[in-house]
Amino acid sequence: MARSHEPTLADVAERAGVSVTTVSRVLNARGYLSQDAKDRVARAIEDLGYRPNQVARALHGKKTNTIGLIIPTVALPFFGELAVEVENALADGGYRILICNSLGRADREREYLNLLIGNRVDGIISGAHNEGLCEYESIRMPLVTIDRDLSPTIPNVRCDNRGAGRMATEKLLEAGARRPALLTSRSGAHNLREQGYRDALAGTGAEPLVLAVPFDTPSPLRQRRVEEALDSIAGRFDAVFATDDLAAAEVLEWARGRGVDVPSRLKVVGFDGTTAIRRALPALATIRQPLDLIARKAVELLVAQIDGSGPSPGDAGGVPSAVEFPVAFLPGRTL
Amino acid sequence: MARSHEPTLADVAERAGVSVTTVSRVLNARGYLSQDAKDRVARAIEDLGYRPNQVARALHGKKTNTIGLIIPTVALPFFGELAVEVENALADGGYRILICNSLGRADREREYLNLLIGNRVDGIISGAHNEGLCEYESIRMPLVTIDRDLSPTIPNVRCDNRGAGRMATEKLLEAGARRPALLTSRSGAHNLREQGYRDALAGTGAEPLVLAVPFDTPSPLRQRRVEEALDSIAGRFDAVFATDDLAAAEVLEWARGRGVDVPSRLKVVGFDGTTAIRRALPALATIRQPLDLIARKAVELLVAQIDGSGPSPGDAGGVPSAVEFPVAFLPGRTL
DNA sequence: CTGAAAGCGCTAACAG
DNA sequence: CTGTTAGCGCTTTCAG
Repeated sequence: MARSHEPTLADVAERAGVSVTTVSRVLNARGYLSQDAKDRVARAIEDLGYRPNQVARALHGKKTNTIGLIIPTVALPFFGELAVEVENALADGGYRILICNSLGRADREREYLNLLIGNRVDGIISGAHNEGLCEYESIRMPLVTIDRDLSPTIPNVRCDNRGAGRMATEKLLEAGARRPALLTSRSGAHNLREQGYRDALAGTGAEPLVLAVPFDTPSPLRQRRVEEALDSIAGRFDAVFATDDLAAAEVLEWARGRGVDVPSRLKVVGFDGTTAIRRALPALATIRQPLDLIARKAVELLVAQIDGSGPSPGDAGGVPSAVEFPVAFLPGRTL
Repeated sequence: MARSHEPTLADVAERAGVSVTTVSRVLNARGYLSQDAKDRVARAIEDLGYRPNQVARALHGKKTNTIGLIIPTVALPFFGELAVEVENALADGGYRILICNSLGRADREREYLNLLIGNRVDGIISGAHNEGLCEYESIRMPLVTIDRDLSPTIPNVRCDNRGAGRMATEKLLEAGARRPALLTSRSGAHNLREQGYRDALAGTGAEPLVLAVPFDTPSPLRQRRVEEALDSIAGRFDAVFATDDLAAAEVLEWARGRGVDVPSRLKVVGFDGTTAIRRALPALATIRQPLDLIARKAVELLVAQIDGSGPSPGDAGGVPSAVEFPVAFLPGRTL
């Protein structure tokens, strides 16, 4: 392939007739330099089209200016938009991002964790969903999670899931629904949106109807699963709060297939409110997560850890373990 | 932060009572090792929780096993899914991916290009859309583009855009449309989907109606632009071929607002057929790009360049400069 | 103001 | 079979 080497510091030094030290100095604007030296080095860099080797720089400096982001998959608009927001927030601090799609598989997440550590990233933001990855316990590295409780000592940033679940359910009730069902990914005590749904139902006399279809069910299967779930409670609900917008879309498709009119006979509210799904389905009423704020805060907490100006994981005290942001209701024609 | 260093090769060597060479050897399974040595090293690695420093490894080996992917933004499902497909294809070869969102801005793309080169990635796959970035000319590095003609010497992988444009338009005609309009991002000779549209119209007596709204128009504005465009040709069209699904969704929203029934009075066909949008809008008829094949082929061509078993950019001959894959029509209720 | 030299952690000759 | 010894490209004392 006869590719000539990229030029190195030494090449620049030689061409400029100075030492590598001097070149390094002008590159990093450190110490006093004669104008003459600066000029000659600048010219040599220009002539050679020199670009510092960040790999070498990182090896020495013990800082890669890279952080890892672990999420299920950027193929889902929610995580795609989250990734872009994180990237933007990071850019201000001079960091870049290594995006890792765990695809909801624990082995893949573990693999990526090792990759990130091996590559000596300066910190990790984890928004993946695999339970019980003990690896995180032993990670001695700046770490922040998004919408995921790993451990009380690891800062977590998220929207006010419980309040949001309550809000979504209340919107359905206000619109006239009497028996709203919940369609979520996994039911349980850890599911705060479900808690909010139950909160809102308490005192209305309505019985909670919780349907669970894993969010990473392969696509052709998912629609069927959702339809089975809805059919199984047929006649016992007149509204659905789906904990993500794509699931809400599946509910709409079910209704169309069954000839159930929305919103007169069925009201639907989704969750996330991503720009992409909003464009695809502007009719869908939903709860919007403030992704920009969440990303910005997660980055802020992470950078504080990296700079040592914030608590590291394992540290008690200091930053509260969870930061929550309020959500916004986006009206639509589905309720 | 009082974090003691991550353990190094030397630490492992000391603990195992062997030399660093030996440790390096067992790590890379190179040369002959006594079983005893292997065992002791393995134990030491285990005890210390040692993870090889990939940065150092890359510095020496002149290979980072990382490739850069430049795209507009993973916030759009099409590029999000493309990124995941590329990542999967790459994983088989032991490569990882650095995803760069250019956000459609030339400055950002240039910046990322420098970043990738500075980080000494082994190659670049570019699927961004900025015109006239002269930087690419001077890049002496394995490079493949996706759906983008940079130069005849740089391999390009894409779907059969022209055939696909023709197919989409023909589907509209077959469904009974007489005057299909085209809604695209940028009109011009380079727009092969537009060519296909014109091909299909030739001989039908229908006059081409081409509407252009840039795909990266900020979201709230876009819907308005699309509506203005459609209003401007009101009464002169009875179908729309939109060159991406999100644009098609905007057409549907326009129709709903104007009280135009789909598909009886207006037929619509989109483009891309991503899983996410398919889930959100299963009713939309569209043309599906074989993202998996495209990604796999792009990676194959890139890896061939990296391994030196394929032509480098600038090389004439060898691999044809463009590889095209056929698309598939996905039926829906919008036509 | 500038340069020589010692590493950062790892790999690869080149001897034993 | 194993250890010694150079570097990879860059930053950073420490002396001029």
